[in-house]
Amino acid sequence: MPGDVFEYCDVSLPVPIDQAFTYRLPLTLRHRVKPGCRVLVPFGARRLTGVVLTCHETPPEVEAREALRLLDEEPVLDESLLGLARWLASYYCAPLGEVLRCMTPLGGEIRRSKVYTLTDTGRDAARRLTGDAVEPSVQLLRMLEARPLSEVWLNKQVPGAGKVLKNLQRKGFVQLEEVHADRDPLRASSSRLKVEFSGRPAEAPRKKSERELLAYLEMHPGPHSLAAVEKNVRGAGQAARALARRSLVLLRPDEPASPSLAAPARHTLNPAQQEAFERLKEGIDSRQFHTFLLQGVTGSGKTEVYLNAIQACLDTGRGALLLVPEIALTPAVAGQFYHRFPDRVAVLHSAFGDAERAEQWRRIRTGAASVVVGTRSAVFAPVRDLGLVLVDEEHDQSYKQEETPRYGGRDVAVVRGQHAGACVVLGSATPSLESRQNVERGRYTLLELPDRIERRPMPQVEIIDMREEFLATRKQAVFSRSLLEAIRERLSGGEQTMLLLNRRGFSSFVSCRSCGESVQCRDCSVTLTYHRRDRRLLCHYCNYAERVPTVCPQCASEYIYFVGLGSEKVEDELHQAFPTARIARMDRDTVTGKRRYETILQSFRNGEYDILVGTQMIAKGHDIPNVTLVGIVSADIGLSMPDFRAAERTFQLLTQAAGRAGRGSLPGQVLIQTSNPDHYAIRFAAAQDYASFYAKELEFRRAMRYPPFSALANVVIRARTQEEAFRLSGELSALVAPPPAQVRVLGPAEAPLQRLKGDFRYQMLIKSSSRVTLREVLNRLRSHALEKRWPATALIIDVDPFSLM
DNA sequence: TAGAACGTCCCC
DNA sequence: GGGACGTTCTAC
Repeated sequence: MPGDVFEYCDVSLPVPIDQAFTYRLPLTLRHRVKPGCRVLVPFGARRLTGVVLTCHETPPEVEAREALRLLDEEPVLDESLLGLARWLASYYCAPLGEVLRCMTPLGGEIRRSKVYTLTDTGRDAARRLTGDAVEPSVQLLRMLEARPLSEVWLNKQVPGAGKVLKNLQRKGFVQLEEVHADRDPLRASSSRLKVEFSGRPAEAPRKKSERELLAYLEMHPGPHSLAAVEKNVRGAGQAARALARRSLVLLRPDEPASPSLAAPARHTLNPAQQEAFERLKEGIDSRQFHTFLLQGVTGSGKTEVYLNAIQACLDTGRGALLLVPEIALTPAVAGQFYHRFPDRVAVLHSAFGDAERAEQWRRIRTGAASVVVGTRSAVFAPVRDLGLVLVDEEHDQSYKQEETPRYGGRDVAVVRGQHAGACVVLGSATPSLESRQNVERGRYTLLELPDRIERRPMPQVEIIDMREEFLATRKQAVFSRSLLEAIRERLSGGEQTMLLLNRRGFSSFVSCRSCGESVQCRDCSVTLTYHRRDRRLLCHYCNYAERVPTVCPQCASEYIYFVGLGSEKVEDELHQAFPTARIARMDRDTVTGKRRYETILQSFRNGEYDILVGTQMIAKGHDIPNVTLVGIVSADIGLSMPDFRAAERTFQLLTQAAGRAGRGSLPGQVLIQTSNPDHYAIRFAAAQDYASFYAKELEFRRAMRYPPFSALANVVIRARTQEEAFRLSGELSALVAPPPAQVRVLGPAEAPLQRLKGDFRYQMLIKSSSRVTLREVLNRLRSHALEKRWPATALIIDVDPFSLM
């Protein structure tokens, strides 16, 4: 097709410059490069991978350099995803290149694999080297003589290699290349490979181990885990890889293992579920963009509705995408989907390694997987012919990306659905005010599941006023008498308890009775939290740690004491109150890695523990039938946050946590300890009364012109010194004074966290009744920073911020 | 006086 | 973001 041959292409690169670069295409690439393909291009002294935006015939004003290599024969992003990328860049005021990098999971891989190669001079130098290779530079040149090696590898082999290599690079002996090595699937570990006999080979295998392996596979037909075969056949790993290269055996990555859980019982839908499902099915069958808000109380069986909707979507021949909060994507959850849609599910989790993610991505792109379950970034999964987008727990914080591009996964999901003509379903027991308001405005259709499945009762909730408790007992206790009593009952009855305290560590800070100072982080303006297990004071924002002081660092007084309460201390107090109880704790300190989380939950589910203590981690969607008591140790944490969403967040957390109780056949009880028993977020959460909370909170938002009554952006200015941050923020504020009619600007003022990781921070909050005007204002700020050549880190624009810290 | 350390300017 | 190139700092 001669019309498809272009000399130039515009490439978006992962650099914080909001600009595409034009490259000339060598003849061999001209007919192959299409928008959405990744190409390797020279950029300054480096080579970078970028995404082709357009192909054309217009030479740029500067001389165009030549593209080096085409990385995808088929576009990795189709027209619709490219459109989504453009929308994202403009809506969230982020450079397109960064957006695209975040949309292509392989993008992450490229930057990470830096490979050093010898230059011709380097090769000469290496050849002329004599003597022992103790000198690091000699050692490195020797190693590179054999073949190019990755930076990571070299650093591991030779201590301090980084600096030496930089030096060699400057002298022109080696060069650095950022490569996207197409991952060789055969290099995966044996446990993740399946090997199978491929028929009698025409060519005789050379090695003994190869012959043995072939014989073994011929005797045992069907695919085998390579790791298992290695146990029976010596050297099977190497042999299999060698034979696979000659196509003498089949070797392929294992499909992600389906957890060996019993197939979850498939419930027949109750009338409310059936009704909701039928409305969704109509939406799916209509093949038109439409958004539903599925509001179902905790335990109402939303997942079952999702599963049916996905099936209905597959029945129309299209694919489905389900987003879940980070913490909720456990093997058990994924397992449900594997069981229901065997071989068609791809799971995308941010905790997966590059190889695994790339493999899942490939399966999605080729259409092998048409159901995708994943966390935030899965919203970009290249699902073919997308017909359904589901966002579970749509109000969840983890949908917001807290680094550039600062997109909201839920909102992107809706826009993606719009681009694809898909049906979008947002599910929650406690919908965000924004989504619920969109129902009122007629943009979304509300579907409700007002009752728990199998007519299980909602848990019975009671508020305990800790001020009264103090007056009555004259003790500042962690647990009230009634909570202790309730736990005791569960222990003797063989039922389980969950205790939530939304703060980790032992005590929240260390204070001095003499001078009143508390110990602060070196780099952030927050108090350090005492973690008893590692006998350290820890910063929860930057992980800075220091030893516990014995005297006050300010005034050297010995009268220092520990104030406040964390999950670690709750566990400790519990052990004292119930010495024989089996207690597990789950928070960021005990949960390391994705496996650990599931293990703790699983052993709790198996009844190996009586009580599970934890932070908000334990509040999210788990179904543990034997839990009949949920205790909120302090509902007040979070309420005092300097954040307009503090009440909403507290309401959601309490409702979610309360919803953990009584999910089996036994009824549940919830006790909420608080010193603010009259606060509406706590009162309405206790009453499980979303409607009243919503009405009350909406009133506040309207009065204060907060979302959903305005479009909001948080502009943070960062600098090494306070003076600098102040000066820069002054420049920005001058740009918006006076603001346009629809816009209100708060600040600039010191950010709630004035210092973070060593930077001083100022912030401006911009509210606008018009999205368009908001974007204009933000773009004005951005171009100013660009013109004045501010460092890329100095200005952070957060559109639709979740947290104002 | 080299060579770190820091700032500034670009990158098709 | 991160090289390249220019300027200033500083240790011998």
